Amino acid sequence: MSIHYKEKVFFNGKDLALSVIGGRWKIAIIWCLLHQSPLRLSEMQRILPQVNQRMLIRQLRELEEDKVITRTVYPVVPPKVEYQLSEIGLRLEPVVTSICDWGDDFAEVFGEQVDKVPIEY
Amino acid sequence: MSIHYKEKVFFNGKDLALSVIGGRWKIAIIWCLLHQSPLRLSEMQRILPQVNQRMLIRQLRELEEDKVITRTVYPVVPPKVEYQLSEIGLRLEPVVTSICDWGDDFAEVFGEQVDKVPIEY
DNA sequence: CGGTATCCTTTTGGATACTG
DNA sequence: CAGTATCCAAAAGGATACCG
Repeated sequence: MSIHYKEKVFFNGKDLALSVIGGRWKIAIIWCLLHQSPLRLSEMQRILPQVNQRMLIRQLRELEEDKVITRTVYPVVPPKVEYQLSEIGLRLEPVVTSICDWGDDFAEVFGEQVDKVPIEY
Repeated sequence: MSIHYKEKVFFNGKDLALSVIGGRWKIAIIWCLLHQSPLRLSEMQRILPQVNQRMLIRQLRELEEDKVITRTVYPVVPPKVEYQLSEIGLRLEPVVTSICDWGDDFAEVFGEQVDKVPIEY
């Protein structure tokens, strides 16, 4: 079995999935859009201050290219662009949730937590 | 709420999780060890031929450092080293499974599959 | 507001040689 | 067998300035 996608060959779904969502900030972007949608670029920048604008835009473009998100441009001044998850993008919810859950587990075991307050999302 | 781990600060479990398992080949390594354990380096190289030895060892070392896997050295000649998932590492099963599932979904929607044979793991 | 362009650093990858 | 060392190329990531 081999899957052909964008001139590349993958031998299983996992490898294909990682090539699509494996980018440095993609899970963070998808997490954002699962919690609030649609989102404008500037709003996303406020939610993800650790990502610089150029990288954020690059990763958004790649996700759009792979049809995980949609990008809607409104022809107004000043410009307005909205990002949303596509149907296949929405199906990433279990991936993001399981990563969050595991991270919380990991933090409980190994992290030194400073403030003993429940995690907010 | 902030989590301190290895001199770094994370604001939620997801970011911490991504810093631990976000490496280029880490999910692939964990997937291997979920399906067969323990594994020796040479066996893993056979299962993951797309990863070169230097990168494989690097990522294994990082996972060991983060206590996601264990590395057991047997004092024999020739050397024998076995890798296994730790307790917290085993808990990554839902993450890996959800990624595989999503990848299969994605492939079904967008991939051009050449051989119509069920995916084997 | 939502981008590009430019320049720079870090990470990843590949080949090859060597070691206990 | 399970690595380490070295060198080098390519890709990903990042800071900053500028633009319609």
